[in-house]
Amino acid sequence: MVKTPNPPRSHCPINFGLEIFGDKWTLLILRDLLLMGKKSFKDFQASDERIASNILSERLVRLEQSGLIQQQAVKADARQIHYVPTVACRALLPVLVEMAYWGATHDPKTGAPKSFVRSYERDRDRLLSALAQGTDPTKS
Amino acid sequence: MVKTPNPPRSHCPINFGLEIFGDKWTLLILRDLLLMGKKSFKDFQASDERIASNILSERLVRLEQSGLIQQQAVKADARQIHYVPTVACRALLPVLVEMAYWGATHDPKTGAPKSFVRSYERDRDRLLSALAQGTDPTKS
DNA sequence: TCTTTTACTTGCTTTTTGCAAGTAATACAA
DNA sequence: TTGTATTACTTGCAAAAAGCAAGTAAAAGA
Repeated sequence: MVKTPNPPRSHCPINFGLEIFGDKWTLLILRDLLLMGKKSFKDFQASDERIASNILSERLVRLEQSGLIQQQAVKADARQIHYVPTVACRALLPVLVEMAYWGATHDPKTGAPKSFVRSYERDRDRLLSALAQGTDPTKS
Repeated sequence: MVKTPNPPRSHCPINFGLEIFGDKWTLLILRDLLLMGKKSFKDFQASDERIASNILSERLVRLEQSGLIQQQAVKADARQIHYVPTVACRALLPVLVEMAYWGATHDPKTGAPKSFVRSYERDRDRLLSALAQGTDPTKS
């Protein structure tokens, strides 16, 4: 039911990314997956931006086809599926962090914590590895 | 003719960016503007991805409304308009560079030069400042 | 057994995209 | 000065994608 991908419009490396996540929703799913620790359909649906279930469903299929996520059965509950990021997906963390920093410093009404901006400006590398580990870099 | 912006879906800093450039075309225009030295409507239209003129036109209006670009009359030719990036726009350079690095390292058919990847891996900061200056960082 | 929960799907309307063609103003060449 | 290009768009229409509300199947829990 999900369209087969068109041939890429170009071989530009920026375009390569845009063909996968160049829309208003996909990067929000990746944000939830990589930064917010979300795993299930229901988790993603519960974000502030209120993604529709049909769109979420379609994006999860595409992300899997693109090799950015994988399904994982949940032993304790056969109804649930967990979506886990691949290595290629985790490599997108710097993109998300740069976008978040730009938004945090350019949106006058941003909801981003000051600690994030401070942490980025103090030591970007440390922030990145902390986020990659899933630890909260604003602590310690 | 260009829609008034909806209220933002959230105050997430990543979402803030997506509301401006969360589509398949806007970041390509910014790439051309910030990285390829393009300035005019015709320049943008000539990219490999072949953006339609109505979409390009609409995106330029939006980018101006979002404060990312400004129009500049061309003295020598009254037909032409040059589009120049604002400071907020130039602050998106790291986002573009991270996307380009990800694409260059994850697309098996990437057209990105190896020198870009090497330059990024050797010294990301230097690459960023070289690109901000408009100098070619693969030289010297 | 009945009610919830989870992960979707379906149908329909609205919005956005994509394509082809057309246009107005200026520049340029004969 | 007249005709041809060039530049930056606009218009119209078809196709694709997004958004919304409702429905469903399988498993869980009471």
